[in-house]
Amino acid sequence: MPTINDVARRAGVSRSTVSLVINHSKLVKEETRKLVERVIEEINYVPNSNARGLSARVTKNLGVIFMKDYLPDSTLISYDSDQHIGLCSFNIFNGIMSGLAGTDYSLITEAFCCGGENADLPRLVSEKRVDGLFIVSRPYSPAFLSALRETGLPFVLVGVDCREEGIDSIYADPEEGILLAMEELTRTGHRNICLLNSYSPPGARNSRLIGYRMGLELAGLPFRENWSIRSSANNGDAAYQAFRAFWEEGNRPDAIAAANGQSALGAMRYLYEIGVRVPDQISIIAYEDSSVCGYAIPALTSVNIRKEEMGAKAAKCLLRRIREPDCPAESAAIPPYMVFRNSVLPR
Amino acid sequence: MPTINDVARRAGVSRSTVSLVINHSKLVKEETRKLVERVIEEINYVPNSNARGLSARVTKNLGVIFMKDYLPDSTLISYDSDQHIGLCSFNIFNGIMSGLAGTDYSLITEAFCCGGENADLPRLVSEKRVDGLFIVSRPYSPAFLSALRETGLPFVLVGVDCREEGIDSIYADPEEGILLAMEELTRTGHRNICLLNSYSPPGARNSRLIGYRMGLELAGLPFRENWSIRSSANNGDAAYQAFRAFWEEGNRPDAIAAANGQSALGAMRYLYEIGVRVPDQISIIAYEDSSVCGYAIPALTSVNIRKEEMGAKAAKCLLRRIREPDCPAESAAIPPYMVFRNSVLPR
DNA sequence: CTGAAAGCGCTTACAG
DNA sequence: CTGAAAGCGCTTACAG
Repeated sequence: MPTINDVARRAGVSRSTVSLVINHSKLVKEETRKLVERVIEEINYVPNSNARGLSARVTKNLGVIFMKDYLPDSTLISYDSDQHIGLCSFNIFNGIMSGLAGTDYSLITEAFCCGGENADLPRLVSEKRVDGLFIVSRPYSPAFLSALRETGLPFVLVGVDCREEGIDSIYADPEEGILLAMEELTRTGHRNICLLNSYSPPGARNSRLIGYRMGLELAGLPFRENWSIRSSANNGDAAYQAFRAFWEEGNRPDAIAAANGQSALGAMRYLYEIGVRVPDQISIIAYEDSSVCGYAIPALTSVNIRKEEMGAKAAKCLLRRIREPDCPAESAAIPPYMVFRNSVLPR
Repeated sequence: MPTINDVARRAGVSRSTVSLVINHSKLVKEETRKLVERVIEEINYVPNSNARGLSARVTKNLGVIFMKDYLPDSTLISYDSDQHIGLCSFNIFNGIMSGLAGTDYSLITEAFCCGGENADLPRLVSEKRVDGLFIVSRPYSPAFLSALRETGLPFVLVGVDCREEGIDSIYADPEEGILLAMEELTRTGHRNICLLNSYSPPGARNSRLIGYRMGLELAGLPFRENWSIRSSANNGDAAYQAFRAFWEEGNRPDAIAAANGQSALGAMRYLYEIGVRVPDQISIIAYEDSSVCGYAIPALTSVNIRKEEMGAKAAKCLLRRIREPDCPAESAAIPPYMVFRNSVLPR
């Protein structure tokens, strides 16, 4: 494998000059640059990233931290439970990758769990393997966040419900998304809409509730406490149980705003069992638009929260933070949009 | 940030000794080792991975190469089409992560596309960022594979249909999986079973066909050419169209063996539209058991191909290859198993 | 605009 | 079992 010395020798310049060329410095004469680039091409030289990292303190690696609580035990995923969280992270991850395409950064991943007040740092940061970090989704503790800030390493929070003051964060706003669903449902003539909320960090859960209430208010519809249904876990079964209990109390909604596709499908399974047809007798809109929504029968009309765009935007954001360490923190909610499928019928 | 020098000074030993301790060498006296370890703990020393990599030619990074054709344009995923591929990779990826937990390896990812005869190598390898590589899923070209072998970098192939002679490969055998589905369907009294094949590399497609034929044969059932349905793309819509065409030709299967959950759902949507009930009138088993299977209504009985175990096993395999570069190549098919849900009814 | 020199933080023979 | 020395392949002031 050729080194910078080989290039220098062959091009008849010094190592320093080659280095400047590699790093796109303006200090090199056009002619020299071309010469060096030709030699690099010829002998197929690629800079050794370790050497580069050692002397320049730059790794050209960016880290993605998947918060561990969000990956079920031993990071394995079970299909019938909250797979969607891993999935959600994966969509964001894909977005980050695409946002980084064309740059010379690679992505290192680490599953990490910050245990309460203990302020351990991910290995990626203590070993200096990265120039910056994406923190994907909750849960991160305040202690973790401040320990991270102290290192001076640039980082950005990205995911559902991870808005944070004074820190770069790119996120989806559940309030806005649920409100969008409510507007669509009320616009299409629904008057008895329940919220099927999921088990998730209080922040997101509460945001959904706010969006729900706002949607009711805007349409002049009354808010009923028990029409905001809370399932006890983040999966289809829990949603099934919660919705069933709600239904058996005698409540008869004409529409459901669900916290995600999994919850929606839990409710749909119950409706299927008791012979209530979607969308003929009851409409459903799912927030988040996870992959199951398009495959449901009928396909679920959903509020898509653009997870890929979220990741891509986070990539741009981190890149900028690295370039301009002192630019003001960016806190951006990615606006959701409706995906019209077949689970809503105007009344 | 403390360096190895700080540790050496404080412990009153030489740098070399500290280095030996860090690398778990047996050459250090027990007493010295303890002393050094205490100091490391005290001053919170973490070896700089770049320095280590530079001198030892070891990065403690492993690469995951996602073959690019398998990630739809610009690596973004569209929900209604072949999301499942990215998903499948993600499940494997999760398995790899868990298989690496507890080791001191990190994982770097790169989306890569090997263009035909051109034998470019992923940046991760040319820049020497990794000690080994996971090649996740097809398609890789023979040229790519041989270029990779020439580098001497340890690597393992992992995924659906990536068995290869003389190369470490951990994979699922579609033949075995479809056969399992066929056995279950014939065992439960089905006599008219069609195969809903998906659009995928010929290898996998053909394997499924072989498993299908073998299943028929074992049950003494005739093989009918046109009962092996081939959809034109790897998504639910294509499966819908293909199954519909099959049905409209007048064919009336009592069961479907589907290449994956997406295909199964495509067929189910058509059946739903024409009022044929699953599983009352027709049974379905989906191969692969992707995340949609558990959420389908009725939930799909599926052949799970253990993607996570596949990833974990690949991790062990690569680790071993790095330890023992000359051990014989391992080629392991991960045995599938049935997940019983609600889409099969005995006849 | 270019080159000589020092240094980044480790590992690895080698000598003792 | 331990230490002194050289070296891994780059970058970065600094001098010219």
